[in-house]
Amino acid sequence: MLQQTPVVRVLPVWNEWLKRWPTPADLAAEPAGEAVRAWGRLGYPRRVLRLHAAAAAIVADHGGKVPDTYPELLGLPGVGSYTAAAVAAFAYGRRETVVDTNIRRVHARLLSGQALPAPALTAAEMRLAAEILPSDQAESVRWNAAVMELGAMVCTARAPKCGLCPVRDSCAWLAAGEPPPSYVPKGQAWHGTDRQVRGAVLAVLRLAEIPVPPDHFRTAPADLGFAAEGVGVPLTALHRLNSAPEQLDRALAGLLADGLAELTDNGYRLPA
DNA sequence: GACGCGTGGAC
DNA sequence: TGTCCAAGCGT
Repeated sequence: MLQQTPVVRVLPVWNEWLKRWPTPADLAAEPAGEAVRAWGRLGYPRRVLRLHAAAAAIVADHGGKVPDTYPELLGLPGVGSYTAAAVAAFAYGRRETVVDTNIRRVHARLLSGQALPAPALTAAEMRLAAEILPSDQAESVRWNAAVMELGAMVCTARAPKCGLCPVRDSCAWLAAGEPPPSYVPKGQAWHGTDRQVRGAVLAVLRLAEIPVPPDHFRTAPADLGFAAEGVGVPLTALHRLNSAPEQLDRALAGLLADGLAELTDNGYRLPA
C-alpha cells in the first residue's frame, strides 16, 4: 500500500484491511475483486492484485507466514528490491540495504551535494547505501528508519526544513550553496489521459453491484455520474468516456489484460 | 533503460 | 488553479 502512496492516505485503509483479513490466508481465501473493492481509491490498483497473489503464494509456498529473508520476499508478486528489504529490516530486524525515495534524496543531498537523486535508482546509489549502512544489525535497522524518516519529515523534496535538520552542518548540498536540480522532473500528465479514463472506469466497476454492459460506458455517462456521485469519481472523466471511445476501449482492454476486470455475458465486472 | 500505472494533499 | 510528488514494480 505504501508503494508510491503517502502514509496518511494508507493508514485508514490498512486498518480496515487488517481487521477484515488479519492473515495472508484470510486474504487469499477471498476473490480478487473483493480486495480491489477494499483497496478503494488508494491508486495503482495493480498493486492490490499482486498483494492478493502474494497472499496466495505465502499460503502455498510459505506455510501462511510472511517469509523473513530478502530473496524469499523478493520472489513474491509485487515485492521488489525496496519492499523486500524494508520488510526484512523493519518486520524481522534484519540488516538490509533499504533504499526508498526518501533515503535516495537524503543521500543525494547530504553525501553527493545534489538537490535531487537521479530519475531512477542507480547501482552506484545502492553501493553507496550499502557502504554506509552500520555493520551492527540492530543499529542498521534504526539507521534505515532514521534516514527514511529524515527524508520524509525534514529533508523533503520541496522546501526542505534545513533549519531543523540535525545534520545540516555536514550536508554537502548546503555546503555547495544549495545548487538547483541538474534536471527538471517532468510530472505525470493526468487530465485527458488514458490513465484518467482507466481510473474512472475502475471506479465505476468498484461501485457496480452487477456487471456493467459495455454500451453503458458510452451511452449513459449521466447514469455513471449519478452512480459516481459522492465517491469522488471525477465527472469530467466520465463525460470523457463518451467523447473519446478509443480511450475507453484502451482502458477496458488494459483492465482486462491486467486482470482488474472480467468480461461476462452481461458486461464488465471486478474479478471473481 | 524507459515506460505505464492512480490518487489527492500541499503549495 | 496548475504543478509537484508520494515507503515502486513489472514489462
